This record gives sequence, structure tokens and C-alpha cells, in this order.
Amino acid sequence: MLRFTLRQLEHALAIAELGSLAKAALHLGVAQPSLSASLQKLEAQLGLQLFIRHHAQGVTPSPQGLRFLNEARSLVAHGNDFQRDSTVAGMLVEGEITIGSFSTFAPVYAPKLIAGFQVLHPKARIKLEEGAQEQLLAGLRAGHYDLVLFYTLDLQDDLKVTELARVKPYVLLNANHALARKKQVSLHEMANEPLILLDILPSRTYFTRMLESAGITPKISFSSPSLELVRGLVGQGLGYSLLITRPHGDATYDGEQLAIRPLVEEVEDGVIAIAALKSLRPTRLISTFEEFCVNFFKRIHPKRP
Amino acid sequence: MLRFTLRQLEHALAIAELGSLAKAALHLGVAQPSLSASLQKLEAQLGLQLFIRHHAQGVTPSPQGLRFLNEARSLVAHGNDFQRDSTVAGMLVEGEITIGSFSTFAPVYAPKLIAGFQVLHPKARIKLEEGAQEQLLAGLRAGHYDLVLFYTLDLQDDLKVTELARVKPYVLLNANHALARKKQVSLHEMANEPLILLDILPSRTYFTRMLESAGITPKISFSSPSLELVRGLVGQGLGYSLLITRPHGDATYDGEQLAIRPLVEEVEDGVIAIAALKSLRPTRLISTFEEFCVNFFKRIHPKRP
DNA sequence: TGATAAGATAGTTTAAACCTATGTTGCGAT
DNA sequence: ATCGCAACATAGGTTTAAACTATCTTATCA
Repeated sequence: MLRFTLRQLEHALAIAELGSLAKAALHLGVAQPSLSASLQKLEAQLGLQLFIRHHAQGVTPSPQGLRFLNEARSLVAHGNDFQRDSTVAGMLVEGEITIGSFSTFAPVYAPKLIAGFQVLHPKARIKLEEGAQEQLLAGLRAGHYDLVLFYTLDLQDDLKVTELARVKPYVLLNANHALARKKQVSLHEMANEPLILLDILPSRTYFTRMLESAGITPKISFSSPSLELVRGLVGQGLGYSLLITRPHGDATYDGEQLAIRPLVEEVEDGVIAIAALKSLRPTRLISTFEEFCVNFFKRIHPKRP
Repeated sequence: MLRFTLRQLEHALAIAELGSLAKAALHLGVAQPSLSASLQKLEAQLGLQLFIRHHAQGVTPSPQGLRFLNEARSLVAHGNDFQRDSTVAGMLVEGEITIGSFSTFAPVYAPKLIAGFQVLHPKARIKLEEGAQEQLLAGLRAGHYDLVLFYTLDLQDDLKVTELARVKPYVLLNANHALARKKQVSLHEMANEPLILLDILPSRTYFTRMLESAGITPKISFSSPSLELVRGLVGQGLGYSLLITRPHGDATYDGEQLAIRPLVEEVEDGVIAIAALKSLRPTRLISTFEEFCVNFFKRIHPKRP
């Protein structure tokens, strides 16, 4: 256990610097007897006499004291650096944060998001990790992520969730599919087609729930957690898919053409949201990033009147 | 001004290490609520939330907290090093001390003294500086020397003076001098000879006082603060000298032969002493060196019964 | 020799640190 | 489902440390 206080060291250093308890007291804004006591205590705790007292003209460091004070100076400097870094960490938009992002839309939104933020706050470093919802929420609660971007489904009340945008699900078809000629497609028209399901939470729950409430039992031919694999399978004409996240472009990785059609039905929107732990007070950097996300999505998906 | 305590950092580190306030409290030997308070205060002072509380199962560091704790660990380690070095400095025979030595006998005694001490305490480093008495005492009071070796003359009561040896003054003659044939010489026999005075305090006072109390007014032909210069002048037959410090050998630097003869008169002894400031509590190293000096001179100048 | 300057000491007050007892909350077991 | 357990927070009180005011001691200088 440490037997001295940084405060005491600061006192001793000021005394050494000014060569006098009285002057040091003035400089530190404490009473002279307080310093006297502080110094005596420090000397007692260390078992070293640091200063030689010259009764009517100040003090001078003893040879031992001189060695001590040099080390003390370094320790106090270390402490000051530390304090500056720490207090500043909460106040400035600097430092590092870690964001968790739902894996399907990480590649769609995150690059622009991060790049845009970096322009405004070049001293911030942003780490991005992808994951399924479970991992994201667990990571958030475990202190691994400062914030997570995901699709809201079942809200948990230990999270502070901020809605960023609402997006409509769509039907993904092979461009040559018969229904691709229509402007919009009904779920019922697709009911007997084989469904290629994006099998990742919460997307799967979202789509199965949507089909259920439309009274449809889908024929699932394939399922995969990978958005690009689903698109590839659709591109090969193996079925249709229901999706929310909408990558730019309508070609698969292997060059097939896709068709994207809105649904006829009024279905529940997909809600893109950013979440933080309610119990974790955010730093300036975190709050700033959160606000930036809100504004970013406002620009991309402006609210209809 | 530093707004946190090393104690607080130790607490936070223990909490992080054990993942629980309760366990950390046990480990640190304090009550759990004390830790809770300590942590909350630290968080408030830094404006950072360090831990995420999981109500019934401990705490985990927040992402910000993790960065903080790493730096805190380094600071506390620094503090521990510092404390070890400091407390150890007072307890062990290690480290560095600075000795001031009266210039005429520094070359005679100091080498053996230091070499002998180094054998017993190889981790001690001893710095030696020479000077006249004024400088030595001023240096001692200013905290420049831990100890000084000198000839006692007028005792000052702010010093703790330990007598090391008593030595008799002697007459130094050219080997060819008429009186050099005698076994011992009287001051009165020399009264009309030219005196080459070692002009350094306190030696000068000592010798002039000695001659005064014998009722002799010396004919001072030369004076010099350098012992070897005085010996050289005597070697050239320019006069006699009175000395206390007795270098080994009776040749001058330029090869002349000298004769050393005791005095007939009973005169005041020269007292070799070691002194420290009364007001400065010695470290182990200082005390040990002081004792070593006492024993060293006991061997060299054993007390006559 | 007295005035002055600088630390030390004494006594008191305020603030910090700590303790015990109790409250709150989430989890797991019956 | 509920009860008990585990773990952190809160409340209230006590001890210890830090600070202040006033006074004493001592060395220096005019």
C-alpha cells in the first residue's frame, strides 16, 4: 500500500522550488502550518529527512532530499499527464471509440459514416466491428462497444436506443423473373415461390413475423447469414428473398442482374437505430458520434411529411 | 492541482482486476461501501465512468475505463517504485553520500577510508570533495555534504561532532638542517628561524595560537594553503614549518629530503573529527559510514593508555 | 538589543475516509 | 413463480486526516 499522497509530493516540490515553507504556502494557497504538517508527515512516512531547516531563513533540501525530490518530480509529472489525459478524455472529441455494427449494413453505411466523422474530428479514432445482434448487445453490456448500430426489434430497457431511420423491406428477384416486370409485388404473389432467407437475427425474426402476419407459410429453399450469398442465390434464379438493407447496385458478386421491387402490403418498417447502455454516461466523443449518426441518416433518409 | 489520489487508483485497479467491488474490498481490507464511495468519487473527479455495473454480478470496465486503467496501472507502478526506492534509501546501506574533507588530509586518509568502506558496502557510492573549513561547514549546512571530515577547532553547537583521533603537531625541517640531528625540537629553538606557514583555516589559527601561547612571534617567510608546496619550500631550505597532517614519506615532490621531529613542548592536540548537522536525521548509510570512520581511526591511531 | 522573518506548535474546525446496517436489483434454484 | 442469494448503492455515524487561526521559538540584521 502506498504510504504517501501525491498532494504531499506536490507540497514538498513547491517547498524545494521556493526554498521556503512560507512562500510555498502562499503559492499553493494553503496556510503555512498546513505545509509544515504535510512535510513532517511525509518525512515520517518515508523515514527520510528531506529538508534542512534554517530557522529564520527558509529550508534547503538535504542531500537525501535532493535525490528524493528528483524522483518525486517525475512521479508528479506522470500524475499530471495522467490527469490531463483522463479529464480531457471526457471533455474533448478525441481518443478512441469502438462501434459495433450489425453485419449486413456495416459495409453499406459504416464507411461513409466513419469517413464523414473523421473529417469533422480528425483526432478521433473509430474502431468498427461487425456482429449479429446477440453479440452486439452482449458486447455493449460487457463494455466492449461504446455504441452499436443495429435493427431495433425487441427493445431492452437497459439500452438507450435512438432511432436513425425507417426503411421498407423489399422483394429481391432475379431480373428475369416473371414478377420482375411489375412495379411492386405482393407477398401473396410470392407465396409459392421458394424463399431464400437471410438467416441472421433479428432479420429472420422480422421476416418470418411479416410473413406470418400476412398468413403465409413460406417455402424456404435456402438460408444463409450472408447478405451477399443470398443475393447470389437469388441471382442464380433459385428463389426470391425479402430484405431490408439495400446495397448500392443490382448486380451480384458473380455478375447476375437482380430486381428490387417494393411490397404492395403495408408492413412494419425496419428501424435502424443506434444504442448505448443507459447505465454508461457517455463521453463527449461518444455523444458527438451519436449525434453525427442521427444527422447522417436524416440526410440519407429524409422523413416524408 | 491533482484531483485524485493514488489510493483511489489502487482501489480502481483492484476492482478491475477482480471484477467485483466485494472481492476487491476483501482483498484490500476495506469495507465494500468504502470502495463504492471511493470509486464514485474518482469517477466524478475525472468526469469519466470507469465501470459498467451489473447489478448482481460484479462490474466490468467501460471502454473508456479500460484505457484509463491501463494508464493508472503505470502510474501506480511508478508510485510503488518510488516508494520502494525512498523507504529503502533510509533503511539500507545503499545509495550515494557526499563527504566533504579538509583539503590537507583528504589525500592522506580518504583513499583508504573509501576503499575500505566500498569492500563492506559495494552498493554505496561515495562522493568526496575537498575544501577549507569554511566551505565545508557552509556546504554541510546548505545540504551539500552529508558528512565532513576536518580538524576540530571552534565547535559549533549545530553540529554533531565525533572525534576520530588526536594527533600531535610536529616540526618539519630540511633534512640537512642543524636541528634535524636532534630527536625532538623545541619551539623556542626555532623562534628565530623563518617559518613557512600552512595558510589554511583552521590550521593557521591552530599554529599561530600555539606559538602565541609559547610566547613566540614567528618570522613568517612564506605562506601557502598547499601542504605539498609548504613541504617543497621547506625542502629547499627556505625555513621550517609546523604541521599536523603527516603524509607518508619524507621526500618532497621535487625529491628533497625532509626531517620530521616531535615538539618538546606539550601542546594542544590536533583533533581529527567527523561532523554532521545535528538537525539532519542520518540515513543508515550515513550512520554506517560514520561508524566506519570511527573504527578506521581507532585502528590507525590506537589510544594510548 | 529589538525588529523582523521563518518554522514549529497548539487547539479547533472542516472534510475525507471508513465502518455498520440496510436497501435495491438481477439471477438462479426450488 | 417466488424465494434466496449475490452484489452494488445508500444512509448515518465515527474516526482520522487536513486545513485554518493564533501563538511560540529562534536566527538574522540593523
